[in-house]
Amino acid sequence: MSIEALTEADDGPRSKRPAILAAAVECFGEVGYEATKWSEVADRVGIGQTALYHYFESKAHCLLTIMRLGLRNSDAAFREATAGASSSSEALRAAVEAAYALSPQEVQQNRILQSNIALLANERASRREETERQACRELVAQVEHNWAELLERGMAAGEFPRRDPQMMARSLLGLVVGVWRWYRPGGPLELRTISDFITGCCVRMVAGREPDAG
Amino acid sequence: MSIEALTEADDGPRSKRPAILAAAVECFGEVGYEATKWSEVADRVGIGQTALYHYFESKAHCLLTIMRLGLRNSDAAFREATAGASSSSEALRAAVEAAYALSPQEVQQNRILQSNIALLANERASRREETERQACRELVAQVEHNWAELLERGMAAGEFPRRDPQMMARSLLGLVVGVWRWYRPGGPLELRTISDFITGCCVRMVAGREPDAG
DNA sequence: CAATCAAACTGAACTCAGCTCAGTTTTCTG
DNA sequence: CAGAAAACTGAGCTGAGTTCAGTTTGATTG
Repeated sequence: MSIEALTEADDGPRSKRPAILAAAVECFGEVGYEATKWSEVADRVGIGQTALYHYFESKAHCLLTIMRLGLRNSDAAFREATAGASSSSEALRAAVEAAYALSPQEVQQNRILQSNIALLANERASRREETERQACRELVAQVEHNWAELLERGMAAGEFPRRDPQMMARSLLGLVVGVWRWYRPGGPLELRTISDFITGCCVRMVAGREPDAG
Repeated sequence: MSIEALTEADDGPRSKRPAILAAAVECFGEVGYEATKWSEVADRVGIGQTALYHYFESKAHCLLTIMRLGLRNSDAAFREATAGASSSSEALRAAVEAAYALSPQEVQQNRILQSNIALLANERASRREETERQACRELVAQVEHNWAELLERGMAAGEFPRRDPQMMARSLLGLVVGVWRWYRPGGPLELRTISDFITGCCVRMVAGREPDAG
């Protein structure tokens, strides 16, 4: 499963692309993108530094690819999780739980995505990097749209009070992905515990009525 | 006010330290830390590149200083805002509102803090950088503690249902600071609108009861 | 008003991670 | 086996970040 999350259709059988991505996820996740030496990634895969450039135009291109694949997986996981839900509340719970049903490697991938999300703001100089960046931006918009649509349905059905769906979607996402800033696999808290806690927070945020002030 | 947020006691009258910090906040905020050329900061201040090293040991040292001052301001703002609150609900609202009562420059500073928070995870090689990093970590812990303490008081007073205060504090913070990932000054949404929206989310999250499932 | 000293600053040169280039080896295909 | 494409390599280039060995500025003091 650890390789699947980093594989694409156009990777041939001899391709070391998934292995490079896996090594890069390890490095970027452990010490951060900037602090990672590109040559360290090459060493872990067992190839020369220059061989990396057969697969990626640059270190940044590799990072953007990791981010895109992470977003692709998040998008797919959301759809799969919410497909069979009979109500919007149920779909909401399923969506949040799906966001935390990840392998340690996928957790790293999400942390990397979260840590380097600012990279998507500004245009890239090279074409392939810019292509990946655009793909990431579209996927971010898609993921936001998925959540907003879920909320809109729930509001239309009267399950959730009417509130701005886009802002609510962004807030939910902020809450859900914010966990990757502090969660570490093997830490004191189980991912399952966090998942349950955040699910509760999301449900109250979305479905809850304002309690009386004071 | 734009300079105050970046000034410290030990800056002499001739010191260009605050000016360098202000220029760095602009650059790091606009194009990101990594994409910013250190020499560009020197140009904006109107000094040679090497003069920067009279004030900062490195580009990273400058970034860590910006982050520390941002955290210091957040901590101070929280205390000031919640000092006069007569109830925990009121304190909660005041704390969230204070988190968004910022000048455009301080918004940038918070975005930078948020974007580069991962930098605080790993040890730094040089002493001065490591000192700043430790200070940042302590301030992060302090800010988390501020929120957790507010929640504990509210739970003890029966204003909020009992839930893990630390996890709740982290969730609130994730929700509040997550806004800096997408908010841009001069964008379609007013900061005031966002502040009100997030305040409502926080109150429901903390004070709300679980609604019936389905 | 020099003499002094620290703070502020500079141009030239160094470092090293990211990257290019020109060419070699390996594997697949007809 | 011939040819092509994919996979790879060592040597060297590049430029942002940094160091070094001084010079200038300006406040202070006898």
